[in-house]
Amino acid sequence: MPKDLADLHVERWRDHWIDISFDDEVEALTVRLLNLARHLREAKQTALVRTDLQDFEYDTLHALMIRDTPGHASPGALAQELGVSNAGITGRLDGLEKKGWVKRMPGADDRRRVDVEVTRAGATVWRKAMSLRGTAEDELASALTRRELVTLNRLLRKLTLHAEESGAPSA
Amino acid sequence: MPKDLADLHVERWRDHWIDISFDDEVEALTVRLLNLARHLREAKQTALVRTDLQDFEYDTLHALMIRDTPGHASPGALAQELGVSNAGITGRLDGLEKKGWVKRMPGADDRRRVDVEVTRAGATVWRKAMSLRGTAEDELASALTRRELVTLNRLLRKLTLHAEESGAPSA
DNA sequence: GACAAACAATTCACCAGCGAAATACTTTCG
DNA sequence: CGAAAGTATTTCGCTGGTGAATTGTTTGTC
Repeated sequence: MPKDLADLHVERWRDHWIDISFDDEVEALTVRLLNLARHLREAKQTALVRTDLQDFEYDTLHALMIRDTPGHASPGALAQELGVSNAGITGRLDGLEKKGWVKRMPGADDRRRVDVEVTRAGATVWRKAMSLRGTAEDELASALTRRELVTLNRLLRKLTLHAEESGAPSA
Repeated sequence: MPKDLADLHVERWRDHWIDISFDDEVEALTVRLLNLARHLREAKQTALVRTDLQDFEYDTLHALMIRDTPGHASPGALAQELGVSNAGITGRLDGLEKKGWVKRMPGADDRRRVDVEVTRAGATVWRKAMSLRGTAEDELASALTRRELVTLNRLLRKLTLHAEESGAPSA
């Protein structure tokens, strides 16, 4: 089995910093998780170049579409799900609205609220972008056999459940 | 085995978007990888609150310390390893230099270059921050048995190697 | 030896995001 | 009823990051 960057990282670590003892497996795990996440982000970004969407615009539309009430949400809920501040969402929605991909409607019953709604154009561009993103992910996953993929997911689920007990949500 | 957020994500997905067919396992995998990476970043950030370092300052110092030539680097090399632009590095180094954690020395032989060098204070604060970060990672990894951890790393390595063939480096 | 191309780092103008304050409503309670 | 407390969103000032020039320094090449 050839070495990846995380292996090299750990080896180099040991060479130079023998006085600081870390668990190699744990260190390698975090390096790999971080690197893979970065890879996914970059792959997505590359895929999105073919659309009219910027990275954060896709994320926002995506969060809006995959909710329990697809295509409808309050700014606050989106902010929480996307892990950005309320102020940040306002900015993103300004941009999306200007491009005609979402509309802001005043809340019917409670007029403090705002209902964000995708437009037809918004839904269309989202679908296109999503399928491009999908192929990038499939490409990565193709490195594993089906059995390996299932095993990997099982282990990651265990890790995720542990992490979720203390920290941060969102899908 | 209880469900994690990725399971819920996939279920909800299927309910609402039956016309768009994605591979459930692949979708869950990417959601989990992204969520775990986010968890690690947040855990690190939480840990760093106890130091004088901001997140990106720690990253920069870290990249500077774990190189083959610990404590010495050119701005350009750091930029590449950290995945930020050259302009971005200049800004980070300005901040670190002002706080006295790194020094910029004019390149001896080639005066286009600049040699960035950690100071004693910089190395000290880095070590402190690093040990805090380490405990956060250990905590996460403690969710798995040793055997599981090794298996997970094996599968992730396979994935990483596949990803590295096209895309982005850095440790 | 001089002038163009290549390079490394920095400066510049701009952008997305943040935290805190402001705004605009609604609810609660005296 | 009306004042105070609460909630949802937006505005404001600032910060870290980016890509496109800019500056200063090599390195050809003729």
